[in-house]
Amino acid sequence: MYPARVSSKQPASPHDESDAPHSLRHVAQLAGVSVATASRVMSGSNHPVSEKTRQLVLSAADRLSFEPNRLARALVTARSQTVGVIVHDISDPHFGDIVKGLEDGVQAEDYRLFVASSDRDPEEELNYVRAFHAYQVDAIVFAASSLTDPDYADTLNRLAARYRGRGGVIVVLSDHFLEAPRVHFDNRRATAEMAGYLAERGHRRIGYITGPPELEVSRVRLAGFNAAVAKFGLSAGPEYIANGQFTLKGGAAAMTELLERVDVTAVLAANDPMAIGATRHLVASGITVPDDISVGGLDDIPMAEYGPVPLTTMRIPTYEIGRQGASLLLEALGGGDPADVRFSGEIIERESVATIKRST
Amino acid sequence: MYPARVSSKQPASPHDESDAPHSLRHVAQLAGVSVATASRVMSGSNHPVSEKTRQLVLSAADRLSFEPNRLARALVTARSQTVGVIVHDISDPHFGDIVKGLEDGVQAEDYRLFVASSDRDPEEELNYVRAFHAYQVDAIVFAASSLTDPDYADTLNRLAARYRGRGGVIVVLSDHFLEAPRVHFDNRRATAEMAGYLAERGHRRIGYITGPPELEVSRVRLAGFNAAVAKFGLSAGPEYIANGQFTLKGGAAAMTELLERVDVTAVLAANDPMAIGATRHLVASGITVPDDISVGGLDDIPMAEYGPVPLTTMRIPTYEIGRQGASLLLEALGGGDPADVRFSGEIIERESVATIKRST
DNA sequence: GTTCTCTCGGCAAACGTTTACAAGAGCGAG
DNA sequence: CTCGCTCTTGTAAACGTTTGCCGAGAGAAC
Repeated sequence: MYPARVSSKQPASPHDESDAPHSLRHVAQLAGVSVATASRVMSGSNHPVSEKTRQLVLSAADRLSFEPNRLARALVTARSQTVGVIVHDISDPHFGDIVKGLEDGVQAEDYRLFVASSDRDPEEELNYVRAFHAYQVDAIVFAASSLTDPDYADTLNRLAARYRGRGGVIVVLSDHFLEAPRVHFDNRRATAEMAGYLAERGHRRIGYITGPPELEVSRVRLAGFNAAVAKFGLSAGPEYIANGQFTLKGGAAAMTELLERVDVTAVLAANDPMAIGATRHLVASGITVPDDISVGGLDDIPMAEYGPVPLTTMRIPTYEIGRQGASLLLEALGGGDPADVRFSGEIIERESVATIKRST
Repeated sequence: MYPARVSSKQPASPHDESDAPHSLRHVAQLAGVSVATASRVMSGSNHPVSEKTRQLVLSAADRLSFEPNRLARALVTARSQTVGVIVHDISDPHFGDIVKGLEDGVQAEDYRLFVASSDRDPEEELNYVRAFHAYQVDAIVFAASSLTDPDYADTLNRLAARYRGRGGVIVVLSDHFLEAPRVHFDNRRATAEMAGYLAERGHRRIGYITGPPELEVSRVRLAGFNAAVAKFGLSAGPEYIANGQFTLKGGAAAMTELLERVDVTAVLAANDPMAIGATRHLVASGITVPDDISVGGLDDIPMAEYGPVPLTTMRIPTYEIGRQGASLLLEALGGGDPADVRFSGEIIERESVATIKRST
């Protein structure tokens, strides 16, 4: 930034203005007080300062439009007032919503957010954790579900321990193996419920579009689906399961695959984008939704209502999850031991699911 | 974090391990070298260090799983290796994409991102700028268009000058009054082209759904639309313009308004979510798109292809914009004077626009 | 007039790094 | 044997804050 050093240690005239722009020292000088006093008024310390000097300092700070250096402050207080958030992909609105909730939640306490997209790469994710530690963030939030990579788990556990040893707080907002204050959405149950919803409407041959297998959330949701299959005695078998990326395209691709393999009356997708992609593929193929095939989703993203066919899906309160995550984190930082919070889903009935008439 | 101070200034035995967890000092001690030497190897300084000591330090650091404190480093080097990004709303995929591009772009140079949603509140936005300054970010990126609030402009200009005085770099990725390295997408032209596209297909009575008037981008896109109206001699008048939030719902609402006021053969929306919302409202009202009314969008979000009717729209390379923003910023930080980069749109023809047959 | 208490202000150390400068070791040249 | 290099290491100051401790001054109580 500015000439990194003042090097020349000339005796320096008593009212030397020539060096680094605006530090507390300049404010103090201008106000005619010591740096300590200036600090006390600027930082809102509870050490008493007379009203007169307070005003002096305040106006000096204003004249110089002084902005205290938070890095320096963080160094001495061991509090940076920052939190690091790890998501899979910040361009995915699901995570955008969570981050928004977090942001709104920590705002009042004057925290700032680092955000990092791991892109589901274990190595990336670990690097971000290290970086957050290095930047002394007060808390790390795992908004992304954990990855099913064994080395990753080991290393992450070690990093987490080290970070906590330093006083750091960890919060998880998803299916994650880390032991930490948690806002929990029961993905297994939600998926089972959604499949059950389909079953109760007479569907017996239900296809399932699952997400990338290396994601914990994929595994958990699939387990939920399988539970429902067992419970309702639905037609089963690997041919009923198709893999896809958690995207619109991924859903469309998985749908074509499913269509070739098996004759279903309904399809459940592990998230809404895939459900919408699947729906598009269906209607583009001349199959009408829901009359020929019903489709159900999971998440209730804003677009769910605006797809090719308004989607019946399960609402997951993403924004609220972020918001609650912020509360947990704040409480933990305040020295508390916050209780986990649990959310449950709610089925939003729209137009993509039909009740089946008699027999197959 | 940990007991904030070591207070008791006991003579301290030479191999005292008892204080703050792991700092360079501990590494140095364990390796049997000075802090300076340890610093040199950890920071990759180009000051020579013998291979033997280097290994000593490295293994000590490893044993302690030492992570250098970036805050302390930033304090002395006056480089924090962070950049602050200001968006309107991080849960909006448009901005999510940009942020993703930025993230990918600065990754290689080891920068971390602060992100902040202004929610279009001028006061909020200014506060974030101040905060970024306070955190000594090396660069601030304005991904959001500026707000049309006069006080805001004044203050922001002042803040920007101060921040730059300190050595900070500013980059803008949108329609913004700040003079700064810029990646520019010509929104005016894009909108005019899109309207022209409709006009060339025989539409003469075209409605326009505009965004929140306090956003610069709304103003600019509207200007583009008006230019096309003039150029092609289209039916004009305030009744052809409806206001909406930049959302799905906003688009639907504006569409109902438009429908009550005026008889159009086509509608252009200032962004895709509004276009999709409008389309949904249309088809839900029994109006077929595009046969009865055509609709065009702007942005080409991933969902554009997956709405009620695949949307004909103009592609704006959001991710690329973020990516280029990163390049600009890096170049500026390296002391360069980067040239602005310009992007232009490309019309993506899908199914929401029909050519009009003869007469009105 | 003395002592005690209370309020307010300053001095200086500390946080964990980087880096200018100096200094010691080793060695070849003279 | 001495001088002057080069290579490597260490010493200490500095970055911009916060804060423990001390002390000066002003009343208050006697």
